[in-house]
Amino acid sequence: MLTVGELAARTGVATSALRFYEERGLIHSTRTPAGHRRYPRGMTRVVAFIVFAQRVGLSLEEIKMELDTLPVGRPPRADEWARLSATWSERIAAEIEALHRLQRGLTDCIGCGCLSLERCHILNPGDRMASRGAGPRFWMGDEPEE
Amino acid sequence: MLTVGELAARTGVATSALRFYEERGLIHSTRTPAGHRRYPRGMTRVVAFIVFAQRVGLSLEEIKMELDTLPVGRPPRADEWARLSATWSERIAAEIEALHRLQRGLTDCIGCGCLSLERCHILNPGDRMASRGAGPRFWMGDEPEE
DNA sequence: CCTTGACTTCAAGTACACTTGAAGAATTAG
DNA sequence: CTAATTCTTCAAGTGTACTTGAAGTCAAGG
Repeated sequence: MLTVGELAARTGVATSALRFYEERGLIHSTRTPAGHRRYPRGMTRVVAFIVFAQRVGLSLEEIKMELDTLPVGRPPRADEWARLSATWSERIAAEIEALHRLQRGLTDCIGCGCLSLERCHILNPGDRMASRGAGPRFWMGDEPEE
Repeated sequence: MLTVGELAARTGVATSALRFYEERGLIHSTRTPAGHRRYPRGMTRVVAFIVFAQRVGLSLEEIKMELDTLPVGRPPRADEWARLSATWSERIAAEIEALHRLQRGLTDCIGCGCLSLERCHILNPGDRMASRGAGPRFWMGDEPEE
């Protein structure tokens, strides 16, 4: 069993962050009679999962939802971890694709030197923006409604 | 000349955001005798630049520093815009590369099912983490000191 | 002229992911 | 045994990028 300080030392995640994760229900601890946290050694894996998932771009809320699908009481098996991270690959691929699109758009815009909201087809995919009232700056990622 | 509402309509950026940008010194306006903001039409281009730069991952502070290198009083030329966005391409490329590394690491970790902070060479690039006190979770992007 | 809508400032609120500090209890090293 | 370290909770603060609301002013249409 690890104390919060030891878990922090092994994961590189601050004790304050670990307590925060516990408060948000991402990790759980047993307590000593004095109320000190004790973590099973497998908890390092959970923390690693959290950090990795954040790196992929998930919010703590999303990570919690994924972790909640894990069995309680028993350490997760390798295939269960794999199931959780399966969607990450797609997510990363999508992000890479978005960056490629941005890259292409950037080259185009440097090439034409426009950077004009009215004319640039990169910044202005629908060739007409700010039409419908609600959505601000949908060329930051939102689709312009097809 | 455009009012703040017109600029918002043309850019898709909320008036509150435009005022916020002005407060932070990213954009500037002249005022009518009554104190209402008036923007030259080229301001849409500046706002587009800001949104684009944010999309690339720059903070408003960084964007301001880039915009501060532009000449005042005269609308920037195409080559000046191009100069500003020149570094973006590298930045995007670096981000894509990081995601590719993450992707590879993810595949490896699913393959070996480890996700262990002590053994995984993806999460633990230096094969020894949490060594030096200061840096928490340096496998989220920090380098493990070479 | 009068109402409606757009504009003004300023303070405070929001969301995310934590960190910091205070006050005190428990554990560990010497 | 004592001093230093680590732990506890809880409240409040941090940074980024805004948004929202209040209270009031200005401009345009009928």
